[in-house]
Amino acid sequence: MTSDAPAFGKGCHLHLIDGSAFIFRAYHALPPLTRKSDGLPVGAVAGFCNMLWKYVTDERGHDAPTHAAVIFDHSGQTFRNEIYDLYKANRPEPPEDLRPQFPLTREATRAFNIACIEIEGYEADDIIATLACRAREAGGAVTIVSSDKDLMQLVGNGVDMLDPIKGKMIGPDEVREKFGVGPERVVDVQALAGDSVDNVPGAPGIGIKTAAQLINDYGDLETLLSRAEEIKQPKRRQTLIENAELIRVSRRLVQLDCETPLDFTLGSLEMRDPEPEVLLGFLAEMEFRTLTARVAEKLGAEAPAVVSAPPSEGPTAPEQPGIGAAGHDCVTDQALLDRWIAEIREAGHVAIDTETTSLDEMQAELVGISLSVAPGRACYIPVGHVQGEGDLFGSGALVEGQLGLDAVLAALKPVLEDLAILKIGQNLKYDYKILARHGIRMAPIADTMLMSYALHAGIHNHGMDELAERYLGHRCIPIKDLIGSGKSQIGFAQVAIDKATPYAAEDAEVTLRLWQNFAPMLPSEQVTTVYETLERPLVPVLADMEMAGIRVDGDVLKRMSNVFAQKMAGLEDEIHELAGEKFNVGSPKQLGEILFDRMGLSGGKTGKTGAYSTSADVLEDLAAEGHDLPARVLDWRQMSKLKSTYTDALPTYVNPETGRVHTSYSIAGAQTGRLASTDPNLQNIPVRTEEGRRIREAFVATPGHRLVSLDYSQIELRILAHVADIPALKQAFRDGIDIHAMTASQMFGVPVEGMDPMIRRRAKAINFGVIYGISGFGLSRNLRIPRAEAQAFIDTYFERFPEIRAYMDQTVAGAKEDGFVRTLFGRRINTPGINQSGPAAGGARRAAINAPIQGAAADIIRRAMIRMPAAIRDLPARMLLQVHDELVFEVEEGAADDLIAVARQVMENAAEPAVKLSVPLVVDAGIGGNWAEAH
DNA sequence: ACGCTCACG
DNA sequence: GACGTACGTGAGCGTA
Repeated sequence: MTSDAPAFGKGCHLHLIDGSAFIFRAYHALPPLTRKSDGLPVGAVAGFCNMLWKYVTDERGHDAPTHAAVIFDHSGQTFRNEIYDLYKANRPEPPEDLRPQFPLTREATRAFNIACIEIEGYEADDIIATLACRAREAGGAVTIVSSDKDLMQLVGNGVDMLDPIKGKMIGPDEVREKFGVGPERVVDVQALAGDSVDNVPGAPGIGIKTAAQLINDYGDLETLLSRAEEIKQPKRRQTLIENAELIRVSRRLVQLDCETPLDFTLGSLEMRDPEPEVLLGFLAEMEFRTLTARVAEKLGAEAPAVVSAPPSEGPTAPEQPGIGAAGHDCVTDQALLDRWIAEIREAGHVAIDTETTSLDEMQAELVGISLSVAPGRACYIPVGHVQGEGDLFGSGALVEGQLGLDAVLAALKPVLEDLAILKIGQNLKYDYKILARHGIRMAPIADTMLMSYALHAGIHNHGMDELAERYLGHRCIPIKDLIGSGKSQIGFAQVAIDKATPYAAEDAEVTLRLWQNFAPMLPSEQVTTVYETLERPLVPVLADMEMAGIRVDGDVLKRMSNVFAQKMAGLEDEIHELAGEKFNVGSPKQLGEILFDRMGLSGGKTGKTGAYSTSADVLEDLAAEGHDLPARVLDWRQMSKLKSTYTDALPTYVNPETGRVHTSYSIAGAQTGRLASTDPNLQNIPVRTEEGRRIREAFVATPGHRLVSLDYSQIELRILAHVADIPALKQAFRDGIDIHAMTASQMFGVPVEGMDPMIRRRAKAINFGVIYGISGFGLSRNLRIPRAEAQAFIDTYFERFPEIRAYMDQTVAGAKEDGFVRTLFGRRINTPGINQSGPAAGGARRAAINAPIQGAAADIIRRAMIRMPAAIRDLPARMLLQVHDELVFEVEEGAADDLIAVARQVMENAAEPAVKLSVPLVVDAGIGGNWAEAH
């Protein structure tokens, strides 16, 4: 044998990929996709390519393959049919739309520059067996990428398996777990147990369990068969004696053949990088836009244009347009609108986007609606454009020729509420609220922003412009081109209709295309459940909460604001006097110069800008040294913060129509699954200081109602106890004892009774530190104790609760291996920075440790929120706010206790049935006329 | 537009 | 042995 490739031998690592398994997996995981241009079914090819791409870009450490091949089954009879003519006889024909994809997967493999192997008359399993044996003999290592149990007989002596779906290594232990015997006896067990999938007969009435027991008792199959008379159970004895020959045939069927003739050397399987032109050419030809773009980015090559050629039938066959290239309908007459509605009904789905006068959904007026049903098919329906651009006084009159808003909504309502028609949006909560204010509640819905969030949290943000650029290679028309920016900005209603049409229709079409892109990725990335149970159902729930809003008493805030202003003025005088000069107390720069340059206090500069840090930390240290000025500044800052951010700003958010404040929750904002609240942020209303907490007195119940607050007690620590499996912590939660006191007691060996509050405080800080990825430095700063002391605490802690360190190490290792971590509920949080080096590494590491815990808590309250509307349906109550571990309700006086009972039940059981926690979830509740009382 | 500071869980 | 560090957010202000 001659070959250019170097010989295969010691130090080499051969990966053998079970191609057929990949294909079937891809086929069943994905909806039936077809190539745009000619309708060729390509779903399985797409999935296959995605898996292959994921596989080749998967960064492995020392396990990285030096050689690789993808092995396929060759159609037709094999030697096993000669042994047993019914072998695989009950296997159904592959589906019609899968068959044309088989040759394409071979082509794909070659495009990836990976050896593609199939041999007539031999099954892939035999080829894999032969290659594994040869490689093992040559002294190399082998990994079989497959989860096929028939291959497990090959495991051991340098051969292992990788389950590509679960990402799990399969070694002798896993084989033993599955078959009850070691790899070398697997064929014996299979021969006895048979296999209905391959139609291997085996012994009737004997399954894997019994087979393993028998083999373990007698050593091997031949011994068993020859001593079958000794078997005690009469039925079993008879079966084995009667079917001895069938069992021997079965054994020959399951025994893989290590003697497949090969016409190539192992050395020739050496890994090669793909040729960018070849691979990109193939992917573009298949019209896989996303993957083409992704591969091009990774290979640093330019992505070839993915143009879907027109269907060849049809007389004119216009070229398939890029986004917007075909032009978009501007719908200004009823007949055209009706045609669009018919088209939507035919498609069964529609992407929708609304254009309005404001980003505030509670005040926004509809200006237009855009729709799209397919690439190249999008329209814009203007309904609220007014005279204006250039018209200084803007007569405010509607531009003529538009359909009436009411008529358009009346026509669309049946479609938008039709449960058979999917409404697709990008950040659909916005459009949902706009339409809800007009009496239309869209269902069912899909949201491309949330799809992206489920798939790509941690990698990038999920705004439409960014998604269009990344996944469609398309740059959206900037809104600035229409409305301008800064002072001369105009409202969307003032934009000319002919300018608005391409912009608005583009948004709908981009959304539709993103949906087509993401929908098949959800199953292949295993985030379908997350999207379907934690993201999508939250949209109407949050929309209702936001529309409900919460009543805020502006007068209370006004009075507080005056008090703060007076206190600030007094403090400012004092500060100026202490400084010996007047300066802007609110300027950190000026303050720094006063403190450190003029007064000569000790304190360092920070990195980037070279400015002095005047953060509360620093000022507190200075104040502790006995300096009055920093102490006064701290007081001033507290007042200033409360005044500007809360007492002054909140009243400006009160909606004049409802008299309430309507926050907006972003579902896809935080990396971990938490919500974020904006405009205004109602998740950071003060509570920690007495003065701050009084701001909550301004959040009041409607007359005749009460506010009810329910919050999870220690939910993150409970999740930690569960996921890290810490017996001491779990028991403490089960017993309902003070968790921080327990920690202190265990660490310092002091009784819980009569514990020094200082000791408990330290334990508490450590407990929280653990959730954040603790460090001696951080703890020492938090507790203001020497670093060595903090480190000693941490050491003691890990000694006492060793499971926590194991959990942390495991989490980080998983993140490094997979590039993501998952919560208990399957939420995927990508950790692209985890393999960085340098200072950033520590941050990425801590984020990876924290994400599954914070994320699981977020998942749990999401589950509770999604179930809540149905649970409280018969109560005179509304859910108003979510603050990470707290839900705030408004309820008619008299029904508060009922509400608490129901809501508590929902919250405490929110993890189930998906996850059965080994610790109880506990919810505390409060009732009051305002939020301060209720909390 | 960006960094600093500080409010929350 | 040194490095730099708690996790996740949003808003208002000063400065460039």
